[in-house]
Amino acid sequence: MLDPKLLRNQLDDVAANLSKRGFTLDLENYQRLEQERKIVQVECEKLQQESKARAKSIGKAKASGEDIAPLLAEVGNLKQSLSESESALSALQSEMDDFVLGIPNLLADGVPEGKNEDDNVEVSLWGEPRKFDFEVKDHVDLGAGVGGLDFDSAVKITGSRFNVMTGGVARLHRALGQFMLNTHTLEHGYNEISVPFVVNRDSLFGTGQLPKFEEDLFKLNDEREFYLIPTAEVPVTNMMRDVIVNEADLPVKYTCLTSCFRSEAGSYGRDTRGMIRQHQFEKVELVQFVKPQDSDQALDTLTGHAEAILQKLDLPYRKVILCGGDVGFSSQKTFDLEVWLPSQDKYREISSCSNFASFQTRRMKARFRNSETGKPELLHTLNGSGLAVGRTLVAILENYQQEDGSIAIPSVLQPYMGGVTQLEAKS
RNA sequence: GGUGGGGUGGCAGAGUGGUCGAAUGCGGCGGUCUUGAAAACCGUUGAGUGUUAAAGCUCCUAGGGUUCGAAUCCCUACCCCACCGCCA
Repeated sequence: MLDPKLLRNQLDDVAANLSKRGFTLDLENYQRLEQERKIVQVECEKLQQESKARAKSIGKAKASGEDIAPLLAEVGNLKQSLSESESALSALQSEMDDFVLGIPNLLADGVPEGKNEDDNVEVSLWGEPRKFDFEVKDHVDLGAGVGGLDFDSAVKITGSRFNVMTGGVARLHRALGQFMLNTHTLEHGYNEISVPFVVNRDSLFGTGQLPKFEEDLFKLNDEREFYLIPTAEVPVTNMMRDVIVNEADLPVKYTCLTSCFRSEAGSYGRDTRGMIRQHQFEKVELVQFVKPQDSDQALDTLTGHAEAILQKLDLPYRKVILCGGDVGFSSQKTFDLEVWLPSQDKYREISSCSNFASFQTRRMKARFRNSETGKPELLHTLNGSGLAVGRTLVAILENYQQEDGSIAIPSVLQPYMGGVTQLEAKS
């Protein structure tokens, strides 16, 4: 959530910034609420002060053996108006909360103008899409060809948008996750962490999925209101909820391999074939907690860590910066990495790296103690996929396919595959 | 699943319904002493909101309730600990 002070003091600037997202801030409504809130709050605090003072004097009178009956009589009306004032204030405050929680993060400088993903701007290009001298297949046919991808069984077991992997493909999938984790822990300085795949509402609130995006989530039928995680970002970032860390311990960097669960409500008909868009997929996540002045730089290095995986796998990709209209609700700036998919003849998202600044940490009270001032300050959070494992598997199958339908194994993965150099096509 | 005991400041741990944002100890910070350090002694030390600064207000797991007044009493939820049972 945004800093309430910013709304109070620089409302027009905020509105102008948000308009680049296509978000219209309801200034009138805000000003009405804020004005009313101030009046009611002042009055309410006055009444609280008054009633505390009365209660104390009653206590004193009683202690010294005086008759307290007249004092009690005086206090009668006060009690009534205090409780009225308190409920008026809390009603206003919750209205204000709803309003503020519905406002997306401010965009960082340098985020390009634009309405949707078509307006995202390419920043860089790496590698060169391979020229095939035979007809390319997509990952669905390739996976079936090596006998390792079985969507029919997944439909039988569960339904659409799930998958079953067996044999060499299952192993390749596992190898990818291991390879990514090892790279991030051993070469990029991340701390590996294993977390629950089920989270409570507070956690989803902290990272910004709730209250606004509930329909994207799988909710468990349990009175505790548990949800399946849509990304490791949720449990990992919430590690710091209600925590004040020492400045000397920063930055804190976690990497985490989890399954991710998304309802994909509203994406009917998109990417229905294959495993590009699934209800359940694996992802290696990178999460960083940094000091505010470090987060700009950290976004670049974090994105670089995700890029390193693509480079080691020798997969062509491009890096784009999302335009204002496409940046996620909680993010102030996002780079997407898009991998080349020969069957689609285009680049497809495989990683999304974002700087959330203090948007999440303000919600979850994740702070560090400034060693100079001794005061707690909000951390900045960043995260990025490093990478989406399922989509990486798709990219490997398609980019490493051979004419006979077999799949070459990238050399960095071979140690994880027991030295296997290719997945053979079944005849 | 059953029974009992708990959730208080960075930690430990007091707190007869009234002057408690909360004793005390440890830890942290500052100082005295010392060539330096330790020890000892003195002082200081929660978070948020608000303000030029203050005052004020909120917060003793969370949400309700009783009361002029709740950390303290009642209800509910969550979590933790112990023992018993069950499962592995």
